[in-house]
Amino acid sequence: MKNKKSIKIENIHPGLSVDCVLFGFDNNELKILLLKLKSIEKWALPGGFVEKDKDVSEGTNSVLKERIGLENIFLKQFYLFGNVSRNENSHTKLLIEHKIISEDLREWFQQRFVTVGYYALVEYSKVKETTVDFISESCEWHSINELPEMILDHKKIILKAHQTLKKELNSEPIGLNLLPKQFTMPELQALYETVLEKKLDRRNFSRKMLNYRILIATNQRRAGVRHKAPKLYEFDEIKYNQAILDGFNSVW
Amino acid sequence: MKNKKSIKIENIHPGLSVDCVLFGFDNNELKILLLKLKSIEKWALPGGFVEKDKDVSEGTNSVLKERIGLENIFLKQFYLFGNVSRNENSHTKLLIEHKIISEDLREWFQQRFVTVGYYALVEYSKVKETTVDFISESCEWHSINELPEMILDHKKIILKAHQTLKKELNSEPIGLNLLPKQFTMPELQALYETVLEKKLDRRNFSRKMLNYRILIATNQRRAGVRHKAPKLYEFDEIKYNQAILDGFNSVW
DNA sequence: TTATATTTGTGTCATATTAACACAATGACA
DNA sequence: TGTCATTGTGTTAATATGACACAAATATAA
Repeated sequence: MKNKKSIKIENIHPGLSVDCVLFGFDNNELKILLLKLKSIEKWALPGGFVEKDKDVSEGTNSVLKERIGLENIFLKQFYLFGNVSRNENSHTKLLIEHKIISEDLREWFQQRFVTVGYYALVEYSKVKETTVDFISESCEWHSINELPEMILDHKKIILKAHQTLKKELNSEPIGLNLLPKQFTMPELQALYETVLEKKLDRRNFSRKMLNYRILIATNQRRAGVRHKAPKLYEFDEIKYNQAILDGFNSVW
Repeated sequence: MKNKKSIKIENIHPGLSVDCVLFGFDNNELKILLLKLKSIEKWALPGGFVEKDKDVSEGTNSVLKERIGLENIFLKQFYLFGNVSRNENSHTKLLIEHKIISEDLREWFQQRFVTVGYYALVEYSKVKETTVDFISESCEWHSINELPEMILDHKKIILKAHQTLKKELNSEPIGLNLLPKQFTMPELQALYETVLEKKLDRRNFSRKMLNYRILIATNQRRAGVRHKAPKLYEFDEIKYNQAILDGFNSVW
């Protein structure tokens, strides 16, 4: 476990937090990294505060580095959650009762917060171990389809992140960042189907994907399956990024 | 001129502002409402602060209502500008020197701010008069192609708003909110060309638009032009909104 | 009154894309 | 050697797109 940093209130931007929806793709499911809180039977998104002399995006990068030990993760801001109603102090009260945070921080924790939502994409298998923060007792992946009870508006934040992912599937390098270096066409399709929450025709999907010219077919196959071994592909990163700039399928 | 409200610091969310890129469409140009500051030869986006007990979006609505006297304007949050480098106090210093804000507010104004960018769409002709805020001396429309010198990162904010508009042309009711109730096909095309910053083929544009089935052809024509009078159309709002939900041209 | 200049409305055609299908090939395992 | 699930590839009809051409309308000039 890492050293716990104590919060130095005077260096923190007031009333502002960041929350990070970290997506991984495993077992044909979208998974999200969540923290189990110490004082209550609820889970939370990994999040944190922003130092006064740091960019907001840096704050989010720090959160990711602390939780999963990885840097240079794909990260994108998607929304500022700024409704008054999202603030609710029952959790803070419990934290103080359980002496997880000290009484003199009560006022600071109970101020009204707005939070910046970021989504992050990581190759699931690269996350070897996770670490908790000072108010949490465990940190685990959860399927987006089976989310546990969550604090505040965190479920809403996840929903919005998923909607954003859907919208940006053709304008951000989502496949590139969620899949391992090599993958099969069915795996790529499964990712698309999971993000889009709908079934796609296998044959049309393959043709369309190949027509984008962003895939490199290796001459290897995924062995060990009890049926025809599928080809392994890699992304052509240069062409992928160019396609994103040009718009995969620009309407106009 | 409206009554100037004085800022009550204790009721304001600290370190948080909103800035609003209000788009209008006039003379085949995208125009943006800007404020000329009192103390320096620079312009600024209409903006403001968020009261502690108000949603962030309410803060932005208030800004719009105060500047143009209109409510229920289409409004969409598009980005939180949270870099440290965007903060710069030379302007605050001038405001204090010119006694536009009082010395005791110096510290509050010089704290590090993050700002939430909203874009708003309004039918240009509905804006009859504009009003300034307490640090500004005039409030005028400017073509997005001929922006004056602006404070802080406001030019960057406008650029990002325009990029967002481009992206969302097929997923937000942009035509509906920028054009008057009745408009001609060439006017609609001009709007698209302005937002997209590229020329479109007149005949293909018309066909494609009509195929969306979101237009109602009236049996009137725009008279007084020195050539063939173009048909007037209206949007079918129900179908327009449905098309947005379904995705005009969903790729997958 | 007629001609002119300009812009609108509509159509064509070749090509590309999409949706909905069918069937042969592969490879672990029984 | 046969079975079974899955992969790889192909066909076809319908639809959409991009690049064009030409006739109709209308204020203004001649």
